Amino acid sequence: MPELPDVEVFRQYMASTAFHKKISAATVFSKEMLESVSAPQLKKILEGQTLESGLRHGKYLFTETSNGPWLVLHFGMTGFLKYFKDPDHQPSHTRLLLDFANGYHLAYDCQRKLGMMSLTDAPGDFIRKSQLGPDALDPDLDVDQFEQMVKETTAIIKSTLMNQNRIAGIGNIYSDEMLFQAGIHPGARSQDLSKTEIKRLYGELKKVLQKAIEARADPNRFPDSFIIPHRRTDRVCPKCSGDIEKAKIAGRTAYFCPRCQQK
DNA sequence: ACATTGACCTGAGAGC
DNA sequence: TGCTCTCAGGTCAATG
Repeated sequence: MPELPDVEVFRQYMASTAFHKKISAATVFSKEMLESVSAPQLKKILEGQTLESGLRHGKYLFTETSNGPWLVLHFGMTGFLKYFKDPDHQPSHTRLLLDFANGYHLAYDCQRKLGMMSLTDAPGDFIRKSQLGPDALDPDLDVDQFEQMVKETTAIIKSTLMNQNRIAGIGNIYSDEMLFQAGIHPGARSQDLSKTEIKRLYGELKKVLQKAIEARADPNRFPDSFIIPHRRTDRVCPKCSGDIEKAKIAGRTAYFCPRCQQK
């Protein structure tokens, strides 16, 4: 699930539930998901402290502790956060659990363990080391920069959008959506796109991500014009009512409308 | 430089 | 009901 909009919703969720509350205990359930930090180290950093602020870059969530270091979370394909009181409500694949002095808990759940947990002194360092491109919603990422990025690669456009080293935050689902909105075939060569198409794609990229966040990244709340909710259900294009096609593109399952998105 | 494939994990849903 | 098979919204490494 977790692409940029989802992680942004997690950030907001964490801010409104778990910030400024004293952590009485921190438990790591899946040590193998830790990166460059041990369970005792992480525990030591977190316990007795509070979570003070959050920052998202691409699909990564950074949370500042009152101790100084930042907790880093990546959600893989199946990660999410849950704040709860009753221990019975703890999600079944909790990998990190924070107990707060107020009796509530925050769980980081990641069923398939494709995410990761880490610690960093500065998110900027982490972002640099991971070689992440600019966040897709960064206002500093302007249309000219985007155009240049698209033009300098021969890769397939869907692959370019999903490449975290170029732009951070876009995955399989949302790349499909912005390409659909822009009327561009997911298998088109980046280099072959016209200036007009690139500009349109840039506009839709921003719009799609923003609208998804407004809809709390919940497909049930997405505008009717979005293709995402049609991936599983009717497979009918919301624009032309034609059949939606499914194909392996850039190694992933892409859904698109062959009529609205011609090569 | 890029595409493709498989691996990492685990479970949901489809099909029988 | 229960079994097996396929697939899943992410990323990395190996290979061509």
